[in-house]
Amino acid sequence: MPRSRLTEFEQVLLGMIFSRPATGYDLKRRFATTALGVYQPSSGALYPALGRLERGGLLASEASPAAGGRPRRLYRLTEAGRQAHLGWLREPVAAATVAQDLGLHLLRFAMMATVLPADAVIGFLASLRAALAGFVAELERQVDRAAPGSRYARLAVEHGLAVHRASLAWAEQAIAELAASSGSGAGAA
Amino acid sequence: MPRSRLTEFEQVLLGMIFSRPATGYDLKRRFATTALGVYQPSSGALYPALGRLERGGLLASEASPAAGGRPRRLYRLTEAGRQAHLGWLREPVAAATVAQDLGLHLLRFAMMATVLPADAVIGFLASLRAALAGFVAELERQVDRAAPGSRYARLAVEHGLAVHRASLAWAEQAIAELAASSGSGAGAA
DNA sequence: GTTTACATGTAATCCGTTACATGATTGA
DNA sequence: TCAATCATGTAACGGATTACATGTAAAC
Repeated sequence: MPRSRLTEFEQVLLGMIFSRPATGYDLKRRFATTALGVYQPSSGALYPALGRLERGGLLASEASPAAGGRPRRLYRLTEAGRQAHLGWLREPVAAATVAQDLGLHLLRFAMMATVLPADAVIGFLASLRAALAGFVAELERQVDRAAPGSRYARLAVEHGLAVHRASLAWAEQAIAELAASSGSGAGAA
Repeated sequence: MPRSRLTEFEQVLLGMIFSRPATGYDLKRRFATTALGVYQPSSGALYPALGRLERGGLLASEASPAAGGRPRRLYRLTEAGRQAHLGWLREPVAAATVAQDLGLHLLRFAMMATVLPADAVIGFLASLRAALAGFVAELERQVDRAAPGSRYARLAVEHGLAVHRASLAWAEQAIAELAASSGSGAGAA
């Protein structure tokens, strides 16, 4: 038993391979080009992670017949890998993680596109909205309480407030948009 | 020579001890109570980090005469530690790090309160504003380009746009507020 | 003929998490 | 007396970064 819990990075790798098989180098390029290259995994992170996932039975690989060049290794998800990824996508947003992991939650949302039905995505967004609303309320209490303190601390809390209010407004709008097209059945994929 | 570059966590510790000496347990409590406990260092992270900083000459410690209870170790910054923290606070926001490290930049801002003069803080905020403006422009290009793609990808980019626009608006307002009170000399600390 | 892109990997090192160990004081 | 709080640490383990190693093919 290799390890029961996957790392974030491993989960993201599963999601990237989900739609179509990929080599390590493919994944590297997609990290470099997509999403403004916010995270660029090193070889020393990427290849061992792929190896762990394969040993854990979530990925399978075959030597890809390269037309010239060094032989490549093509990874695809096993059925266990598909289930693991689906389970990860289906986790609702826990209130405690919303400030810490907002970027990760949005990445999960983006990966739901061709994988989860619209109502599951709307459910996810509803859990995100609730978590954000709770966090914003907490910050509002804090800005009232910390007001007599230093101006800088108040401004920093107000930054968090501004950012998470924007995120909350986005969630509400996204839910409305998806509900409109899934409810009426008139939406494009 | 222990290691030239400090970790984020070590820099934050220096900032917390800067204003007044603290024991490890003090720091633990401040992490737990401040900023909604977004990060809670474990003992296995905290005490070794304090030890590294002391061996590196940035912290000095003395056994604190505890009125009963297990003896505590009180840390204070050395002159080298003060300089290291000031150098960290004075680093402008690099455009490449603004999306990744926004939370850290705001933490740096909050720590400038009693340490840097108002014009240095305004300079820092100006670099943050420039970095955010560049990032927002990049996302705007991407949302135009990726529009024909999937709806989910477009929505995810729009989330980033909404959040960073809010952050940018905050930076502009904060600069105006600080400039008004430092320029006119009428501001409260 | 040398640099660049393709392509995969390993070794050293460092740091964080988890879990455990220790020990005193205060309060139920 | 048993639990909780104060208070500091260590050991095992895992994973990431950095740097290095290796090798082919295309382009200049």
